[in-house]
Amino acid sequence: MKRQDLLMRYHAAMLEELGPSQWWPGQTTFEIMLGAILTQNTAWANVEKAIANLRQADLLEAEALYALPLDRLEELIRPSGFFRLKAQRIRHFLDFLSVSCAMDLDRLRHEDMASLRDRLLQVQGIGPETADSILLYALGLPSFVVDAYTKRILNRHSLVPEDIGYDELRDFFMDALPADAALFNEFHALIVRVGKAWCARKEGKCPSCPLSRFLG
DNA sequence: TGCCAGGCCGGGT
DNA sequence: ACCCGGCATGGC
Repeated sequence: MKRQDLLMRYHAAMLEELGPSQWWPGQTTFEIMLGAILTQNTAWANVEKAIANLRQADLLEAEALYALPLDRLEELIRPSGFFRLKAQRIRHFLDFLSVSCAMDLDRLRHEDMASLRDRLLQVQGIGPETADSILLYALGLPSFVVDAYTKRILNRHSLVPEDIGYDELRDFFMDALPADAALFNEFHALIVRVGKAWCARKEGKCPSCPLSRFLG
């Protein structure tokens, strides 16, 4: 079977099982960008507490947050874990926004995606998954997001080797699928939902995974 | 209790 | 080019 057909079958099977996702949780471009950093190796419920603190302080806006002292930022995002690290990463990202678009985030949507991704990856604390989450979920650009669940699920279906790297796995999708931000958005969201529900353990198999049922 | 969470960095081989 | 410890809180 062609890889595109196989992947579209996966997408259809997950959509049938779970329904559409309406990702990412977050109302504004900037809130989604912050969430992408705050959720690094962290449960989303903890991220929500941090974002609630920022919202209460009326700091979910780039210029306002940039004016906040680092120690205040640390305290507000403490519930999200790794809070000293993440406060620094947010500052570095705000430096980037200040230089690259003067906090006018919508300007980023019109840049060349590949070069914007390269520049995001140069920011300390922004790795490939965070960069792709910002591009896709905050800016609506067609950059496929892969994560630990993506690798785990595809590996358990013997579609990719266990030691596949991030960019290889991203290319596995992007070389086969049309560059469609809505498709990429829903596809990654469904993978995370399937992963949480049926493939949560790092070791072992997940025989009750609905993909097995749909795909035989 | 231990394991896990929508990673990334820096230092050591 | 890999490998690994560190980073921290909260839920189950």
